[in-house]
Amino acid sequence: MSCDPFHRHDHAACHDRTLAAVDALCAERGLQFTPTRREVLDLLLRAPKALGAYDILAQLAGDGAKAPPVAYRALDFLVSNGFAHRLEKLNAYVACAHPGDAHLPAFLICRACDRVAEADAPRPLNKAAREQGFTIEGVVMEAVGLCPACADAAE
Amino acid sequence: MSCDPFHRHDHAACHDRTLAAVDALCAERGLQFTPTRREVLDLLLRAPKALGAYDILAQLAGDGAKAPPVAYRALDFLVSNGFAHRLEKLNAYVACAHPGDAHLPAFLICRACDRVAEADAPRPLNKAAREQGFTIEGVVMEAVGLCPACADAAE
DNA sequence: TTGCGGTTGATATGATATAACATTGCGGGT
DNA sequence: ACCCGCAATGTTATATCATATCAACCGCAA
Repeated sequence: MSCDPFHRHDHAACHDRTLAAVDALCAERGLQFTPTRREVLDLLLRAPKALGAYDILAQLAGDGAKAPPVAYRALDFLVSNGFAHRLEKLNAYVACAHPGDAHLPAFLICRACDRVAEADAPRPLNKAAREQGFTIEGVVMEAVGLCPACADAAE
Repeated sequence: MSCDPFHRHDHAACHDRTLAAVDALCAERGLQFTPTRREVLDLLLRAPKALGAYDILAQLAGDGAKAPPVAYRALDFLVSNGFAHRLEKLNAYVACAHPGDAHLPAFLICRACDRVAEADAPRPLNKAAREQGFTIEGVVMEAVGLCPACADAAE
């Protein structure tokens, strides 16, 4: 079901399934899944790793050079609707592995191959926040390390 | 013991205690706690919120204008020795609340007043990482929300 | 003295992100 | 058909964050 970039799998299927899911969600919610937005999500899904806004911009250039806001606006749309996530540690973006599912995203980032896996995680800060009277609205959880393949290669 | 920026406390004591602790740790470890490095930590400790590298640079300017690498080098020293932390979500830095203690830092960031508290957190990604064969080397955990005072004010 | 490692100073540039404003295209009301 | 409003897009300029590079300095030990 879920896409695990650290292991071999039929990624074309993940790509197609996710795009179809986002198509359906946008139709359902009355969101405009415009060509630029679709193309950006497509690029994120095809890339083996997280893409920076300017990487995306460069790949959109087939249609002629675009200015930075083009990429940032499409990314804002995708992120704010839960179709993509921003990685704060990398200043980069990945397609969401479970669009439509409510989830608290967490990420495993391989520092060697730059691949990123989206993981399920508990809500570890709830206790600390409660003790301090802090109201949590959003959480960033990103682990950096080595994926299985790169750890093997490093031995 | 610990410094809680969301509540009234004698922060001058936190400031002095932390600087003294870092002095001692540097002596013990043979690290050069030079005037610039000390001044940057001092600024971080005095500030009510996280400071960007250029904020620090501007405040160092008493000694005459400095170039960006001056701030980044001092911050690298402080962060890599555990005397300060970088907040990925803000591209900014805070003094460590427990220098010398081994700890996995997590942060509560108030989006209204920009104050930041350092919290203790469990290691929520260990299970997910183990399942994927991923080796964790470092973790970013940052929660954004409202501190008690700002939540009260917002009602 | 000489050389070495670590720190600092300074210039330039690279990388990421947003402000501000003009323009287009589309649906609804008249 | 016309106008209007709204969302999306295009474009220029600029703000913000970060690093590469090389020169100068300083304490220290061979």
